[in-house]
Amino acid sequence: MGRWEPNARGRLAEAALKLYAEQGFERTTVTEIAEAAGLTERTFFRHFADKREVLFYGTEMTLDLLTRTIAEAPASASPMDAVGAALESFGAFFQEDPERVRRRDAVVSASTELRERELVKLDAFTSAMAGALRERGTPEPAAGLAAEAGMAAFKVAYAHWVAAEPGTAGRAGEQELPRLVRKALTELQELLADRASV
Amino acid sequence: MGRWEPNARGRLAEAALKLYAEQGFERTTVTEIAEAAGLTERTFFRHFADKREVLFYGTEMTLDLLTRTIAEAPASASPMDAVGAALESFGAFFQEDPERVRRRDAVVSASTELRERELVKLDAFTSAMAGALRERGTPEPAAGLAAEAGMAAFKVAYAHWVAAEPGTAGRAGEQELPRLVRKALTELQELLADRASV
DNA sequence: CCGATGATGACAGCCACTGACATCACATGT
DNA sequence: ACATGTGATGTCAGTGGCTGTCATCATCGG
Repeated sequence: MGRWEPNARGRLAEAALKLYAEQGFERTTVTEIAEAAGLTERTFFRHFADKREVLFYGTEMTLDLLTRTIAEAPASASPMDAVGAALESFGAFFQEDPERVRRRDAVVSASTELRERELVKLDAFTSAMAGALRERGTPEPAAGLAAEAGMAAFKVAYAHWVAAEPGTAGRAGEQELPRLVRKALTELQELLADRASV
Repeated sequence: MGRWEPNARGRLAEAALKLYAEQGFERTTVTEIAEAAGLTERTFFRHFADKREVLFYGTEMTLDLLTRTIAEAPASASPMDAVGAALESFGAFFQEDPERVRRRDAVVSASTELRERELVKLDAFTSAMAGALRERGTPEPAAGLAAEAGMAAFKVAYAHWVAAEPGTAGRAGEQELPRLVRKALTELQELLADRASV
């Protein structure tokens, strides 16, 4: 297949993450990344749509995970339950390699441009979840609301997890992301229950 | 002050919106916008940080509105009530000129790059609301959750409003955005109450 | 051993964006 | 009226992201 070493895409992604972490996203040129991977700038753009996308490699898989989890939820599950299950799976996926997730998060958080891209990805996930809910019969205002609110809870849980994880990395029973997601949803439920205006 | 006609910034923003609407964001060059406003490309970049920012002129005012509304909410109001009040004000702001909002929304929705920027702005609003809640004593998981969930409801209400507004534009008692925001929050409350998993 | 296929390299070019410097309109003080 | 300062604008050169085009090379099937 390839010309030289295999897995050009992976090498590019690896080199990009490393360089972005070392010297920042803006101060890194695509040419640098390509050379670090033993390739040329042109080849970089054949594998990734732009300079940011290289950090969002494998997004489609995640999107599949979310929609499948919702589709496979028991018919008795409420919309929020289905969304909750999907987002807990999402959290478990992150939990698999906390080290890398945190490295990547530091890079993304440091750059406005990268945060933009991340938000668009999360928005795509939200839309996909809403679509999956509609397919199992949830009517329209509810589907969108459940997906958006679920993602809102996930964002809070994720932020907490990323900020607190450093020392207590990995051991069970402590503060795994799926558990935090579930907790966030419950707290959100209570917050809304305390709402006075009807 | 200025050299020629006054309000260079406003002219640039107007020309940009028009050109983006007519021929699309990507097929419009900054030089075109500047010439349409009787200025040069360099001057455009003195007024706006980049090609997208020209559509997000006046964002700081909105941010102020949100934080002030939360700060001025009665001490008895729950976090979700304060957020709800802020987002209803936000909706009322949009309602002032529905025509322009819809024009702008069509342009933004048509471009991924512009949607990216919009999501970042909304995220900044969310963070600001969370900060305002913290300042009035709401502890941390709750502040972030209330802000994120409120914005989630707003997004759904806004999407509905933008999609449905065309015919029934402007008359009272029909489907104003603030009312839709309140409705969305109530529906979200019910959705979460239906959650089975505790 | 050869031709097809797909990935890569090599150029040329557009456009977003920036730094540096010159220039012009306007306000102010004398 | 005139000089002068201030801020906005114009001009120019340059970097870097990104794309189209074509040549080239590695590998696979025959």
